[in-house]
Amino acid sequence: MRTRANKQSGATIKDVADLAGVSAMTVSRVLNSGHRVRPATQERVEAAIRELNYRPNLSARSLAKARSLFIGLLYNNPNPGYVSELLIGLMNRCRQVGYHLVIENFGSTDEEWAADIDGLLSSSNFDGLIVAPPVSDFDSVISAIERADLPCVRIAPEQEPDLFASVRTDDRDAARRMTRHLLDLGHRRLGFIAGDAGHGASRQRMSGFCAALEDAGIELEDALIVEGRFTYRSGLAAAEKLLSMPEPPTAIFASNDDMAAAVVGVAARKGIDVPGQLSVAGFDDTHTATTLWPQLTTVRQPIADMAGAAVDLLTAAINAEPDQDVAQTQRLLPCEVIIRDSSCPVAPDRG
Amino acid sequence: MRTRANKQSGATIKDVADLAGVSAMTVSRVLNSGHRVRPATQERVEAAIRELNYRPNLSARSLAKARSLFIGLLYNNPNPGYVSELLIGLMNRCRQVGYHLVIENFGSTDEEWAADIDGLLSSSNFDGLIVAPPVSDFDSVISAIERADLPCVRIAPEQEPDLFASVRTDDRDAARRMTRHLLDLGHRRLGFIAGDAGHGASRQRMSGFCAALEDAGIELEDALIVEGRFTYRSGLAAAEKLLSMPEPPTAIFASNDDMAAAVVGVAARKGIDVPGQLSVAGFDDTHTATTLWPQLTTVRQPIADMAGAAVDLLTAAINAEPDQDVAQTQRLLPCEVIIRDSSCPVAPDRG
DNA sequence: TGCTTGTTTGCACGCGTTCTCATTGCCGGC
DNA sequence: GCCGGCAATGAGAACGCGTGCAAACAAGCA
Repeated sequence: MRTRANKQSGATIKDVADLAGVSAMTVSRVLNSGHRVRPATQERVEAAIRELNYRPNLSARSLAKARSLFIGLLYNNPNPGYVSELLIGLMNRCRQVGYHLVIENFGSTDEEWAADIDGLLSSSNFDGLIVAPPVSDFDSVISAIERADLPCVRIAPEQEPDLFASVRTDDRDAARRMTRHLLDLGHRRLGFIAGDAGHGASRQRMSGFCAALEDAGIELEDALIVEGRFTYRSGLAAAEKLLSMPEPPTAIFASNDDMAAAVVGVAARKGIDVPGQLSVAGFDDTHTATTLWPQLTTVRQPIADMAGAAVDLLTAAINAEPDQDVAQTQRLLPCEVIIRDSSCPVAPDRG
Repeated sequence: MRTRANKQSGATIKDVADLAGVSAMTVSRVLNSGHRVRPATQERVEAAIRELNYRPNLSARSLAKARSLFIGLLYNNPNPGYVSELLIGLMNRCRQVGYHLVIENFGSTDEEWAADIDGLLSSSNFDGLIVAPPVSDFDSVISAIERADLPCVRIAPEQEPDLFASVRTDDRDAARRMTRHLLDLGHRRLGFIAGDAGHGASRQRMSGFCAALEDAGIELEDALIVEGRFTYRSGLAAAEKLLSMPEPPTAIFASNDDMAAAVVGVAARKGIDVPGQLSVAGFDDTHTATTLWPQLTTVRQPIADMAGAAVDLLTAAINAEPDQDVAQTQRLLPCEVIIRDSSCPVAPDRG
């Protein structure tokens, strides 16, 4: 019985085998990295595959392999732009390597996840897991995965060396380069708006900022560093604080775009021209960065690359022998500093 | 051989059957809407399922059913916030009904899709397709799906009655209600920034705007309606045009949030206070709407509901007999008008 | 040539589920 | 008391692919 679902390319491995004059086994071998197959045979098989437009049935394959071919993505939604790009990057790479991505999202706190994570891991049959921030730092989740003995890759986790593999961007280096950009424009009083203290990336970005100042021989001034929480609202308060100082900074580097947008908003209220009187820099290159006037100088993370790397690491771990230690690879990817209209050389009268 | 993938919940249908003292067939019947099973038996089987924490193996199921259990999502990325929410809504509903979502994205024009769509449909084995805007209006894509004879649900397509089922929001009604909100605030000179003329929703929103004016007995003034293209940049030009009129509007309704953000930006440049001197309204309730000062009065689409409805319609079509006509259901969902800080009663000195 | 070694190929079976068809009870009507 | 019919259940065959093991084959060596 050919149903609608498979009538489109109804060829099975048997059909291919018949056409090529070999057994199904040989076709299977050709498909799965054709080792132990004579080149001539391989070519005949591949010709047959092309001719019949044969596509292996994924269900049958995963059934036979006792692998679900499913990868779970554990995340929650801190930022739609980030999530969207991450999802697409993951999906694309997954498809290339024959896996499927299943999304799981319980809540925004460690506790909310703790309640359901064990049930999830035992009931869904994932071959492995990718964990995106901030879930990648939830203890309950990580230890549950450890208990379940599932391969796992963490994206941008806080702690460095770990039981699991991880992919992260070099936020510290990027913040350092962005700060250097502002210094190169002649700015000397730089304000910094930190992100959520519990977020690993926050510390890295702040550390990069401080390092660049140190490189330039400028001493840190505590009042110029204010704490935010990555939200627009927290950015408003921080910007208000910085811009009402007796001697305000000539440039402000916010730890993400939302807070940078808040700086631009507050500046507009106060009649401070951006970038004429105040340069502003953000981080993340979200949609917001270009939906603002002036468009934001910011840092772009290689999200698609990270996604690809995460999938690669995970599939490697899935296919590795249990006693191998490839499962703990750490990968660090560089960011790109994007210069737009919100930063310019310091005004001469305020040098 | 129990591999890592299935050791977690190794119970098979056979184990359940043995424990319940029935055959696998009966268990299967209980699982798939237990018809023709005595209540007592059903209960015994369900108890066994619970006790063993049995989860049917999806691979085996889809193999036996000759269904891939995959739904393809055809889209491209006009707006990360929209996409992100749509994806999550689709995923969640898919998981509930036992399907999996596979994302496909080729490019932003009809032509780019035309090149690959046939190959995609014949090589991937989807049980059905969900097509998001703007792909849902690409002729090449729609006709390719028709040729492939695959069930399909379109999200927010332009043409009304159609071969395929569709889910759309009532943009016209929402725009009408938003316009009424502005009128209720006392505004009489309303500016409107239209969206991309090729985009179906654009016309609906404009039509709703006009209808509300008509309801209120206000005659349309052509100069107060300017064309945009849904981008921030096009919004800047449109706002510039409206706000440099000899007698500028006291309220501007933009066809999406990005263009509304542009209006706020231009107003700030010109020293026009929002909302004091100018009320602004957007559409979509994207992330931008709350990452702006003042936060935007806007229209929220029930994206998650649409996603759920799309999946429901599609699975209904997949499971329907070929000659049934459920495949053409149209569903219309209402939007919500969200009033924030960018709109307020008209200033008495300009009323 | 005969033996060994290594390479290439095929057969039969299993993966977990659903489906078709057959079987068992059971009831009521004759 | 017999039989047709229906509800509830089971036995066994697919579904398409991967794997263990054995067979066929080629090559190297004495």
